[in-house]
Amino acid sequence: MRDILRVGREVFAEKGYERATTTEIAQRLGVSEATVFTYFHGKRELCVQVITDWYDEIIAAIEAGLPRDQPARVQLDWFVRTHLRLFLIQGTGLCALVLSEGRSKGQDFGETLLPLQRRYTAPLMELLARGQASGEFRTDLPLRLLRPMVLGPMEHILWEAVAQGGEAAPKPIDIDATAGAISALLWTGLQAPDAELAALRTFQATVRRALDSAG
Amino acid sequence: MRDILRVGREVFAEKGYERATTTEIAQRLGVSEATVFTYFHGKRELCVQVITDWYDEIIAAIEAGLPRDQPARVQLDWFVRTHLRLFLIQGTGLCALVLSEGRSKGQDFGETLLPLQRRYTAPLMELLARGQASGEFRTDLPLRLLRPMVLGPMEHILWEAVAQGGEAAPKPIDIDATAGAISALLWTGLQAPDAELAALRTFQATVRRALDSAG
Amino acid sequence: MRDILRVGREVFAEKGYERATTTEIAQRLGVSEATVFTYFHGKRELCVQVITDWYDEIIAAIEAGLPRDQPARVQLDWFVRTHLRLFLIQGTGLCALVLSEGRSKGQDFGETLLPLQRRYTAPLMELLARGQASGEFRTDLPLRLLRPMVLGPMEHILWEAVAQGGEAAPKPIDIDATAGAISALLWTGLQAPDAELAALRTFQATVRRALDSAG
Amino acid sequence: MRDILRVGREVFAEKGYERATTTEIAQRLGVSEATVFTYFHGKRELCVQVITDWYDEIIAAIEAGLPRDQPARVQLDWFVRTHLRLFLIQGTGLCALVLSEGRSKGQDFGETLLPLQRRYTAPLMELLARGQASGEFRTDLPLRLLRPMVLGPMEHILWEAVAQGGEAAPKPIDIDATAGAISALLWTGLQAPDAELAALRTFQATVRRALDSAG
DNA sequence: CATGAATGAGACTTCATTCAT
DNA sequence: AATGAATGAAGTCTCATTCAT
Repeated sequence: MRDILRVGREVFAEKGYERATTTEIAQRLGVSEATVFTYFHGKRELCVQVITDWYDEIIAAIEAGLPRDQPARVQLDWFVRTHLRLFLIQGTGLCALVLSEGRSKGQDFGETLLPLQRRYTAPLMELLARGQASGEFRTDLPLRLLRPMVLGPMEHILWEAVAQGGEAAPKPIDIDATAGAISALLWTGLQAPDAELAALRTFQATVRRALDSAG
Repeated sequence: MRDILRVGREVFAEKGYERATTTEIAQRLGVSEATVFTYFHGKRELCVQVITDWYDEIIAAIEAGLPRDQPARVQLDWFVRTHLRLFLIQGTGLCALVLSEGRSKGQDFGETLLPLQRRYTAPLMELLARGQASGEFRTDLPLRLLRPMVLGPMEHILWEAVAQGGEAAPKPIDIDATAGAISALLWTGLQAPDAELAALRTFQATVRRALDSAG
Repeated sequence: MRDILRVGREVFAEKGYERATTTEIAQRLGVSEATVFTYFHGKRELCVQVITDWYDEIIAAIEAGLPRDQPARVQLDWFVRTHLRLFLIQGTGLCALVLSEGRSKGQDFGETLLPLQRRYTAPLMELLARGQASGEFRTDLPLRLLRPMVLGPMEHILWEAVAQGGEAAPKPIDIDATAGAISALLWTGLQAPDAELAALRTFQATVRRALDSAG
Repeated sequence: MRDILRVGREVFAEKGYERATTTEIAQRLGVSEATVFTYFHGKRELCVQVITDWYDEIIAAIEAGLPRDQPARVQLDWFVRTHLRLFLIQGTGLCALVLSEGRSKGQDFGETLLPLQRRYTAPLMELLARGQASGEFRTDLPLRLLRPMVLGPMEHILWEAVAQGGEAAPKPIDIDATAGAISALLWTGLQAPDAELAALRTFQATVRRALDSAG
C-alpha cells in the first residue's frame, strides 16, 4: 500500500498520467494487477493520492521552514532555493505530471489539484504581502502578477531540467548558484524603486557610526 | 492535407497528444479515418508536423517583427507583448502540447522539438546578448539564467489562463496590461545597476559574510 | 452488422444479459471482438438494439394482423394464439431476457423498454376497451387488472417452456390447443356476467325465426 | 451463518444473482469476505440456500394455512390473497431471482429449483383437483393449463410492481382489492358452466362451423 | 473461527493502423 | 485518391476464491 504509492509515484513521474499503466506499476512491485486495485479504486484515484502526498510533503516543508521573521529578501531567497531543491531532488517528473494534468479539461484532476495549489502558493503570497506591507517590495504591481514572476522562472528551469535530464543528465543544475541568481534578479525587480539604495545608504551610515563610536 | 493539419492542430491543442484520437480528427473533417493515414504515416508524424508548422509561424512572426534597432527595453517589451499575444490568441493548447510532450522519454518528440525550441528562443537570446553588450542589461548573470526569467513568467501566466479558461473563461487576460507589467518588472531587474548601488551591495555582502563567519 | 444483431440475439437469448459476453458473440461470428464495437458502442447498446428489433417485429405482426372488425372473442383468441406462436417460435430466450432485464434497477434498460412495452400491449388494451364498450366484456373490472389476466398466463406458460425446453425440449407445447384453452377460459371469465347467456339466447331465437320464415 | 443467509437474501433479492457480489454481502454484515466462504462453499451454494430457505417458508405458510375444508372458491381466494401478500411483503426481489435464474442452462440452478417449485405448486394443484372432483370447477380444461391461469396473472402483477416500485413506489398495490378481483375473475372462468349455457355454446359452435365450411 | 492480503481469470472497451476495393 | 471494414494489442477494472496466520 505504501509500496504501491511509492512505485506509483515513480511510474507516474516517469511516464505522465496517460502513458503510465497499472500493469507496469504492478510489475515493478512484483504483485498482480488486482492487488493495486484492492487498495485504490482506480488509476485516477491512485494518481490523485500520489500527487496529494507529494504536495503535502512540499507544503509541510515550506510552511515549516520559511523564516518568517527574517527580512523579505532572505525569505524570498530561502523560498526560491528550497523550491528548486525540493522539486529537483526527486520531483521533476511529478512536477511535470502536475503541470501537465493540471489542465486536461476532460478529467477532473483540476478540482483535486486546485486546493493543493492554493495551499502550496499561500506561503509565497503571504511572503510577498508582508514584503509589500513593510515597504520592502514595490506596491505598484498586484500580487497576482508577482506570483508568476517568482514561480514562472523556476518552473521553466525545471522543465529544462526534465527535458534534458532524462537519459544522461548532461549538466546537473547547480542548485545554489541558480537559486542565488534567480532571487538576486527578482530582488532587484521586486524591491520598491530606490528603496534599496536608501536602505543600503542607511545601512552604511549605521555601520560607520557604530565603527566611530567603537573607536 | 492542409485541412488535416488544420484540424489536427485544433484537436491536439484541445486534447493533448494522448487524448487526441485520429478518429476525432477524421470526423471533424468529414473524411474517413483511412484518409488521414494516406497523407501521414501515423498519429505521431501528424503531430510532429502540426507542432513544426506552429513553431515556424511563431518563429517567423518574431524574427520578422522584432525591432532590433530600438533600445533593448523596447525590444524586450515588444517580445513579451508579442509572445503573450501569439500564444493566447490561438495557441495555449499548442503551448501545453509542446510543454507536455517535450519530455516523454520513450518517444522521439524530444529530438524533433529541440532544434525548433532553439530557433524559437534564439531571437530572445540575441536580444539579451545585445542588451548586455550595449551595457543596457546587467552582465553579472549568465544568459542561460536570464532566459527563464523572461519566458518562465509568461508560461506560468499562460498555464493559469489555460487551466481556468477551460470552463467559462471568467476573466480573459488583459494582454497589454499584463505584458506591460511583466516587462516593467523584468526591466528593473535586468538593467545594469548603477555604480553606487553596486558598491554598496558589495559592502553589505562583505559585512554579512564577515558576520556569518564570526558566528 | 446484420450478422452481429442476429448472433447477438442468439447469445443474449441463450445467456441473458450478464452471462452473455462480447467475446462469445465475436467468436460465433468468426470476427474479432473489436469488430463488434465498430458497429455498436457497447454491450448495452447492442442488447438494446436486439431487444428493440425483436419488439418491432412482434409489434408489427400484431398490429397488422389483429382482426379488429371481428367480435371481441375472436380478437382475443387471435391475440393469444399469435402471441404464443411469436414467442415460442424463436423468442423464448428473448422473452426471458426482456422479462429479466426489465427490472434491474442499476441499469437503465427500463427507460428503453418502457415505450416498447407500451406499444406492444396497446393493441391488447384497445381490444379489451372495445370489448367493454360494446358490452362484450364485463366492465366491473378495470383494464389495469384485465391486462395481467391475459398476459400473465401466457408468460407463465412461456417460462415453463423456457425452463424445461433448454436441453431436450421434452414435450413441445401444442400451441393451438394451449391457446384455445387459454382464450376459452379467459372468455368465460371476461364476458359480462349473464351477457353470454343473453347473447346466446338472442342468437338462438334469431336463428329459429330465420328458419321459420324460410319455411 | 444465519446472518449471512439473511443478508444474502437481501442482496440477491435486490440485485439478482449476477449483480450481487460477495463483497457487498460481507460489507453489509461487517465481516470479512473470507468469512462468507468459511460457511458456504461459494456464491452459488449460498444463493441456492437462500432460495431454498425462502421456498421452505412459503411452502410451509401455504400448506399450513390453506383452508382445505372450505368450498373451492374460498380456497382459491385464500390462495391468491396469500400468494400476493407473501411475495409483496418481502419477496418481489426473490421472486424475480427465482424467475430469472430458474433457467440459465450452464448453471445447475434448475436441478435445485425444480423439486422446490413442484412442492410449492402442489397445494394449488390439489386445490384445483379437489374443485374438479367436487364439480365446482370445470373439467374440460386440464390441470396443466389451469395452473398458469392462476399463477400467471399474479406473477405478471408482481413483475409490474417490481419494475415500477424501484424508484418511488408510486402506487403501492392494494393487495386485498387486487386479490379479490383476480380470484373473482378466475372463479367465473373456472366454475363449471351450467347446462343451458353448455348446450347453447355447442349450438352456436355448430352453426359457425357449418357457416364456415359453406363458404 | 475469522481474516487480511493477494490473485487468476476474464470482462468490456479503445484506438492506431492496415488493406482490398 | 479515398474509404469501408476489420483487427491486434493493449488497457482498466471486477470478482469469486484461496490460504497462511
